[in-house]
Amino acid sequence: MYREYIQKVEHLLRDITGEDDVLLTDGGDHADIASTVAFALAKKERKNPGVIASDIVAKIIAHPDAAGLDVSAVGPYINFIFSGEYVADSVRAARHPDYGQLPARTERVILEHTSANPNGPLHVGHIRNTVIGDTLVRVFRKAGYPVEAQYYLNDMGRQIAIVAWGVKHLHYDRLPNEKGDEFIVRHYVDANKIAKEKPEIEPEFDEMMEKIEAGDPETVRLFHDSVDICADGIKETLAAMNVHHDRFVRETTFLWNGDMQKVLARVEALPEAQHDGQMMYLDLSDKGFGNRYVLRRSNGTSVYAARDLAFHLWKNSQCDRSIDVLGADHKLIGAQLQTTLAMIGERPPEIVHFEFVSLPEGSMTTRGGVFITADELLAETKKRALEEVSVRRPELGEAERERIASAVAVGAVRYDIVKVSAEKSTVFDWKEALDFERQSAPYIQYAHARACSILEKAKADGGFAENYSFSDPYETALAKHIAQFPYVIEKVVVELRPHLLATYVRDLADLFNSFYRFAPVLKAEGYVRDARLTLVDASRNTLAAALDVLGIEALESM
RNA sequence: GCACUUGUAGGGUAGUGGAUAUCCUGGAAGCCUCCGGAGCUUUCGACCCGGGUUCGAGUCCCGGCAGGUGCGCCA
Repeated sequence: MYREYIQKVEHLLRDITGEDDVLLTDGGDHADIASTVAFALAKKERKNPGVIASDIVAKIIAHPDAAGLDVSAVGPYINFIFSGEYVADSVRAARHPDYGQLPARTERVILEHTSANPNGPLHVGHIRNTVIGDTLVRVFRKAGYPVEAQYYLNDMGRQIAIVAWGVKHLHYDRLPNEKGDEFIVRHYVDANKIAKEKPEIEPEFDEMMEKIEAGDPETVRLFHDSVDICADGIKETLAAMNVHHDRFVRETTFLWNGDMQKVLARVEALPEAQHDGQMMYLDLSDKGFGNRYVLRRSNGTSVYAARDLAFHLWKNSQCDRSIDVLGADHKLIGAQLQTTLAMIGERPPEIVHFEFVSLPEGSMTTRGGVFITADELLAETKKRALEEVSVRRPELGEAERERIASAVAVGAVRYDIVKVSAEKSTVFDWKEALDFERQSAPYIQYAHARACSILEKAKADGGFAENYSFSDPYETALAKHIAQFPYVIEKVVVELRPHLLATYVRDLADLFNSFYRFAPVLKAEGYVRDARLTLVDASRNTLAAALDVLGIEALESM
């Protein structure tokens, strides 16, 4: 309903003022939506904005399309308050199981995220990518788009060569119950250590890279076996976080199927293409790039950037919108990729960048073995959650407490990450990560469980008849926020900023808790009880839908 | 050095050029004869600095200062 009403207000104001931009702004405490268009007109018409606002309000009231709107001018501000019918319709819509689902669209979306090198476990920096990416996947689906989530798997680069060298020479035994990514990273860290002590082995890495490039069967098997072992571990971690990729795409695909050579031929035809022996690069200084964008090495072998161009062309052939989630360290290479694709007349991907997560002592590196893994974070968080559940719900069986603790832990981790806007760099802090005493996923899950509990009691007590007559301010404030959920879904898709959803659902839980405190539900009588139960049901459904889009389980009891 | 990015109460964080700057944490004071206290209420406390644009700037522009990232024939 919210989106429809906003559009209605916009049309009315455009119609009356003739202005293209009618300057809508959030009404805050004053209104559901407000317009400051009178300021803009005041300048053009050289009249007092307060007078203009009053004139506009008079015209709106007389307009046949103004039904359901309470319009008033407060000084130069034009305030719109939506009617009781709007509230009723919104709450009715919010009880539908698919609430927030927007009409189906035909534009196919490929969303690539995580794509960490398979040289070790995902760490807390990687999962910022994962959480932002998976939330976007879920939001796009909610917004009606067909989406394919992809993981681009580096199966041939230098870092993988180091892993493969380690696997070939170190002969480590896999420990009992050791995950594949844990097993692989020991090789990677130690091989790096050895290379540092004995630089003379470096050429062996280069040799292995040349062999994989040439498709030497034994080398290919070694690389791919190592990558697969690690990727299996990564997939376990992703699954534990409620994250699923529809497709893992191997980087070697584009090297061996000829795609890379094809795109390089097109790039080479550009006037910006430069050569230095066999080496080929683009001079993008006219586009504001200071460095060389190297696309072929002097020994003739390929580079990541070239394979990436081919990968993106392939993605374009399968979709109408291609979105990448990348760390801020990829900003330059991402911009060069976009520029180059545009230069050869191809659609560049949309890129969502996020800033780094560091440790108090500095940045995380897989190579140096300095990182906190996602698995460790999840395990510690679950441990804390289990302590909490055991204190609060001693009557529950162990399996049930475990189940709740897992859902709380995954929720806490995902929410803590997604709630911060992507452009802020953050410092990981154990104390903060394990603190549920503040507003976080458990707080929101708790509001949902509470709503479920009220509905359960009402059901046992003979149920209720749906009723949409709301008058109490706590009821309308909650109902009006519920009404905005589909609008938020749309906004996240347009702005590619999933943290808006975290803010939305936190506010929703806040409003529900205030309503719960000041508007007794089960103790109320008659239609008031029915209306409040109806609203609790709409709240429950909206909280569940919002949590689902965030990849967080909406627990019915915790 | 150059480029990108961030700077909001003691700590963290939201904020589409518009009305009284959001929420958590922390400090102070309260709320279970009451639907689940992982809760609620009251209160203290902030827009890095200097210019500019504008009727109006936390928000836009320029210049500082401070943090992060990048500037590989790595990915």
